[in-house]
Amino acid sequence: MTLTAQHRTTILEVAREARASKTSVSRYFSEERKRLSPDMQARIAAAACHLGYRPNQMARSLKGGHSGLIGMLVADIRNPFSVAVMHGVEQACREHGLSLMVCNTDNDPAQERERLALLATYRVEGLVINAAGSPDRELQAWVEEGIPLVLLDRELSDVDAEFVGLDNAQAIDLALDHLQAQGYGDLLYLSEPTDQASPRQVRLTCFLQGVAARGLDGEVHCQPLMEHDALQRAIGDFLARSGKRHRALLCANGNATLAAIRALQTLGARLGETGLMGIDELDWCKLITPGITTLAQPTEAIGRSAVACLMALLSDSTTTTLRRHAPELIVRGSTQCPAP
Amino acid sequence: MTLTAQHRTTILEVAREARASKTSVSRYFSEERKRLSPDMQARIAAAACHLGYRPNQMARSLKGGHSGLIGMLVADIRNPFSVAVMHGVEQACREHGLSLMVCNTDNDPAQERERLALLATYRVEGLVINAAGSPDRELQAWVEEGIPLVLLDRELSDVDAEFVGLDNAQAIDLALDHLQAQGYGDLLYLSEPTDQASPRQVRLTCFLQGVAARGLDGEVHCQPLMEHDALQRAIGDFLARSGKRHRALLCANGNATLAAIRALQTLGARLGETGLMGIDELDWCKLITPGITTLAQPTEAIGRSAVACLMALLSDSTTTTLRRHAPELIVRGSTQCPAP
DNA sequence: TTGTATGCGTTATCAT
DNA sequence: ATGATAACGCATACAA
Repeated sequence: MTLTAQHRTTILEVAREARASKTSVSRYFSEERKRLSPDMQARIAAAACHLGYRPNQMARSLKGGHSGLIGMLVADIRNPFSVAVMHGVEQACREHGLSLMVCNTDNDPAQERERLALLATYRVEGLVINAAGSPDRELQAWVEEGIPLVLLDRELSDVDAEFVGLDNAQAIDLALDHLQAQGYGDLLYLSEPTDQASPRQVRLTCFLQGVAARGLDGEVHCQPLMEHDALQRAIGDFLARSGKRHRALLCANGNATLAAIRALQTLGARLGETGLMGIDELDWCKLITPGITTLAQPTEAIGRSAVACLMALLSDSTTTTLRRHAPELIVRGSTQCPAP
Repeated sequence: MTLTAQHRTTILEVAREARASKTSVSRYFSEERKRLSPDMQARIAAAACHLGYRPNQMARSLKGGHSGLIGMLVADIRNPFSVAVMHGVEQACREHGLSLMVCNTDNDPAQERERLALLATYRVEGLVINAAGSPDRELQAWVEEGIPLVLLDRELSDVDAEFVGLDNAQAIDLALDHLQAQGYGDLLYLSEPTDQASPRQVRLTCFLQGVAARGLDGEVHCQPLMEHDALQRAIGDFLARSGKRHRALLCANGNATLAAIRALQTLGARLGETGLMGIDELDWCKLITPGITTLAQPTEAIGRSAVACLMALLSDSTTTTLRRHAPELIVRGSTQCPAP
């Protein structure tokens, strides 16, 4: 039995069939096509089409140092927020004639380092990083080689690169304003531990400051969401304690919102009477009766913005693009206080 | 102002610094490392580390025809099911020392063709395809070039490639068995139009056959889910019509389930009294009171299986891997018939 | 154990 | 307008 042929036609074969030189064929597939005579163009087109020729990108990039590749590191590909941003990144790349190589790190710094090395291996021309750990050292090396970096959603202190993401300070302000306006005065902030992940730190800090500035009561629960019992106890205590101000939960992200709802359901709390609000808009937020009030991140815009930033760095242009994006407040029943 | 250096160290520079030949350095980074003397290994290691050397994968693949790349076409990257499968694919690839290049097609056949051409350009060694349209012609070309293909979730009639995905027939059987056992006898099947996407066709057909075989009443609504009014009317009619058997909805996928819940909520139907069951398990299924009964697809396993299939084709081995995976029934309150 | 030489498919430089 | 030729960075057959 014959084995696989594995043969892709090369520029040379096209040249032969078109009675032309390699150079001409190469020109045909580059910006210099117009320099070729109509007759030659026709012959090459015919031959290339007939043989199903596609320029070998590997050879191309070897020669010119142009891989046409943008790398992207995603901390958790199963997070819908990350996917939505990635979608924006991919679209923008396509519009710029670039391809995207996505690497998931599953929030593991070791994998992150590995994937970073891998992307280096493929000579990506730019990097969009949703960091899992703190690969500052590795990234600084990229910077020094002159490869543009953009930090997505999570900032890194020790690396000299642009940041693109949500305006977290504005988000928390918006949330607090809304909750206060709806009549809630006693707030519990729910977040995963803030180690490493910078937006969590920023949001938490802003919450504490904002609460103080507004004269609200504010409390914080920062534990892994996996520990369902601890979460439930914390929420239970919060709801049970004395105080005459209306109580509300503010969730730092989609996962926290999900966990909070589970806990509230088990506790038999009524949404609205107990306020609930979360950062990140998800499919099901409108399904849970009476609807969950959220702050939606402009995910597509953030993704596109990251690429715009990269392109600006690549072309050494000075055009500056929006880096901290405003969230959109989506009001639903979960912050409808019965007696404001 | 100085511009970016953009210089990555090459094998030659390492060779010089290590007082060795290119060949030795090359060997050091291949399977032949053991053939080098300890002293030489040490020198190369030092030099490579010092210079931050990484073999250029582009050059490598140009030489050996080994790109180390697997391509994946995803019809809708924003579908959590697709992402979960992709996660499995990526993991498996990594374990085999391969990298994954993912291309989203947004369910657009034109983009699909484009991305396919792009992947060809990067000389991917295998292809995992979650088809948007019917790129049979293009794919057959790949087959003839001896590049292994695996069809994911959606089958294509005219292309000679393996299929990996859910065992749809079994899934529908399981669903019908469960609904019948719970006491539901009048069923409405909810699906998006079955054009192109093969699993929809298979599921629909199996539903009709299964209903007939079991002596159940079965009805079908196959419209775009966007048309919320039509859907609501259809469900409303279904619930309002006479008949003494208990009624249940069976949803062909996660999106259909989502749409069904919205409609049922608007209609004021009580879940359980009106049965509801869906294919695809999602985060929020346990949150909607009293919980949605689902058939979970073994997404990770499907993804890994696709790569296993690819590897088998690549190594010309005859080991056969599981291609049609069984779903897992997750019983919740939405199929708890009050009076069976 | 180590090194030399050649070629992978392409583009850039220099011709004609 | 077109072509010959030399790199690009690496792996391999062959030589020592």
